Amino acid sequence: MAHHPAHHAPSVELPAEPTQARRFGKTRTALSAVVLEDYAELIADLLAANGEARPTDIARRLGVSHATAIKTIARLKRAGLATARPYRGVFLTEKGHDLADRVRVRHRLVVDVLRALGVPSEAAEADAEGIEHYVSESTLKAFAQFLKSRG
Amino acid sequence: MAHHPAHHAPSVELPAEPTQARRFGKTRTALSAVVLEDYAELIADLLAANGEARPTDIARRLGVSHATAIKTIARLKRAGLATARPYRGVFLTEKGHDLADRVRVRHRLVVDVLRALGVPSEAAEADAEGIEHYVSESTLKAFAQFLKSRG
DNA sequence: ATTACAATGTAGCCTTGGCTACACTTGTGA
DNA sequence: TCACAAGTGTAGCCAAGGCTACATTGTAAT
Ligand SMILES: [Mn+2]
Ligand SMILES: [Mn+2]
Ligand SMILES: [Mn+2]
Ligand SMILES: [Mn+2]
Repeated sequence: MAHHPAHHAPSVELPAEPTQARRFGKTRTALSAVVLEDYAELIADLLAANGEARPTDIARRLGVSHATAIKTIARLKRAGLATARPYRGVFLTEKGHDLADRVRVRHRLVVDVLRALGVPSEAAEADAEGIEHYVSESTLKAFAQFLKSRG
Repeated sequence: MAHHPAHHAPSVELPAEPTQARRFGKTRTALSAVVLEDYAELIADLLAANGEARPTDIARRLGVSHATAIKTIARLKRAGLATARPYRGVFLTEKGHDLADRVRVRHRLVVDVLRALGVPSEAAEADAEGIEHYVSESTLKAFAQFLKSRG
């Protein structure tokens, strides 16, 4: 098997392997953070709106079973993002609050940029829910700049 | 337990539950497609560049073990996106090619928009690798429009 | 023909994020 | 007081995507 058959010269450009692997790896890392970020953001919102964040409410809003929500809350605790005592609701640690704040900033900025680009608001909100988890500092900065510079 | 304590009136606005659940659900669906989309796009690129797509090459470019790549290739087959016979490389079905084409279009469009917004190219490429999986038709259209209207 | 090595495949393990089904708390209202 | 329903927790299942370790196959060179 060994080597590539040199059938024909590469006629299509690909990024160098290590570069491409790094990019994909970054995406995978982000992937595993998606759920934690959404939970943190939602819990912060519920706490702000209702003064409490109950597993059932979290589950309902996420559209998952309460069992799933509870398991993920356990993961948030393991990650040092939340605290929760049985039957007593969920709270965010400082770290959790920081994360929630950062996610909220990204969420708003992404929605605003999409809207500014002419995306209808429901689509903007829905897409932002995914996009928000992949926006680097560079992109964030560019987004803010773009919004400012264009009123 | 029953009802929410009416401690105080909700002072923060949240989207209606079903709406929010639908958005999150959409994101989860996209999530499970991320890997398939990246594989399809990469396999198409390898086929175009090298005339073949071998599990090892796929693995190297994704930054993943060959065992992982092989398992995912099996999933692509199950999903009707690829064909592969032992020791004979991976090929895309028509469905697989279609998917790869659509993903490539999104990828380019996202990169172009990020670049146009002033994001440095390496960050644009890296972020696009994630963002591309969450861009709806609406947003795609808006992106294309934006690029056209601004030269 | 043999051999050596790269590539491929397989097995078995882990974590995560889903689910359903069932059991236990808790707060309210009768 | 106490029953009952809502909320919460637990157990056990599944698929996916990751890994390492080991076995097999193909091919290119000798
Ligand atoms: Mn989100
Ligand atoms: Mn969000
Ligand atoms: Mn991608
Ligand atoms: Mn891509």
